[in-house]
Amino acid sequence: MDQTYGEVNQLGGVFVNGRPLPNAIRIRIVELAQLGIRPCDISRQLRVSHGCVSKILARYNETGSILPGAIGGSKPRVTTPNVVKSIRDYKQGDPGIFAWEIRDRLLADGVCDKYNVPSVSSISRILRNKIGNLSQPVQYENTKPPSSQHALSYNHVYPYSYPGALSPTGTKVSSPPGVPVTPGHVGISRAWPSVHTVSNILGIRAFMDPAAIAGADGYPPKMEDWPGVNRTTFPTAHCVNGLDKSAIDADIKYPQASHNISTYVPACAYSASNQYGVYGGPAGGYVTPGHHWQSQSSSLSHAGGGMTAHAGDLHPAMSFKHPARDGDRKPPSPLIKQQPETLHGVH
DNA sequence: CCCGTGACGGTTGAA
DNA sequence: TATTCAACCGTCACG
Repeated sequence: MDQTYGEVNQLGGVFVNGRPLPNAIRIRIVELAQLGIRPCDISRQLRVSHGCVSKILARYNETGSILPGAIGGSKPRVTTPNVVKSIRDYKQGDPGIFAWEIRDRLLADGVCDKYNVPSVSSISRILRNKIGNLSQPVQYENTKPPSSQHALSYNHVYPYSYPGALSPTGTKVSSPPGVPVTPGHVGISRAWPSVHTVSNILGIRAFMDPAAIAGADGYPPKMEDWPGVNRTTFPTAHCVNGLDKSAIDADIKYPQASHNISTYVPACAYSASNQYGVYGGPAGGYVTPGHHWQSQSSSLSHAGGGMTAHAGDLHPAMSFKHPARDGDRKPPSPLIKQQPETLHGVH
């Protein structure tokens, strides 16, 4: 747990158990698929298990989003302020009331329906934690202002106060060109606040180079946090390749972890604090420190480094596949060779 | 050989 | 503060 080292899958790809693949790879998977490359080839090329490729593509086809689902957390709260208030009222009206009785009353009074009525244990907890001994004025709203919000945000695009910090260079975020950040939209704010293009993104991290991916990508701390991206269903239709390039890269820039990573990722030096060094596991000695993952502020500027590769890297891989999605069928090898030596040691 | 699927071991975060 | 629990993850193996 501590140092979440990446692990290496059967294909030689690096992954972190329990964590989503980097956004860039997800995008890449979709993009390749849209170029007509078959899942099995994508799998080999990106070194991501076919099961994963299959899943991501399936999700994409279904939802239009490449993003992973919201990890962690709980289901939407049933103990809304209103419910708590009712419970409090019941309790005040009859201090000796049992939790199950409260539950029944909540249902009877229509405060809740059978689907969202709190469990008896929840009610007990509420009585204990939020209402305490009635003598206290307990004002739910006051006591936990934040939680009520969170409740909403569960499915919501994590209200992310745009970390202006992350886009120091003024790399938009704050005002995506024409991309309204659909503020209050639940679930899906389909805005990808960024001007960067996918190719950009993709280009950034040499995909062919796991090491790059590893270090470079750093792990966006939590995809769920990617502001605009989150669960976004991005309009597959309107963009090139179905990817709304304009925004995608939002992700790579959000890692709060970024600052950790940005310095680069000392693979081992990783401390729990930056949960996501991950992709720079020891596995192959990747994590080329040099990859200060783009904290776009700097990286963009000297994009020359590797970022600029505008889609450049893509080509090698796809170029030969793309043209003839049929004919190209087999060259498993060519793809493979592209592997950077760096990986060799791995296995 | 390809690919969908489910078990598995893992992480996350609200309660 | 620590624990619980249900959500999701990607890999792997099977069919």
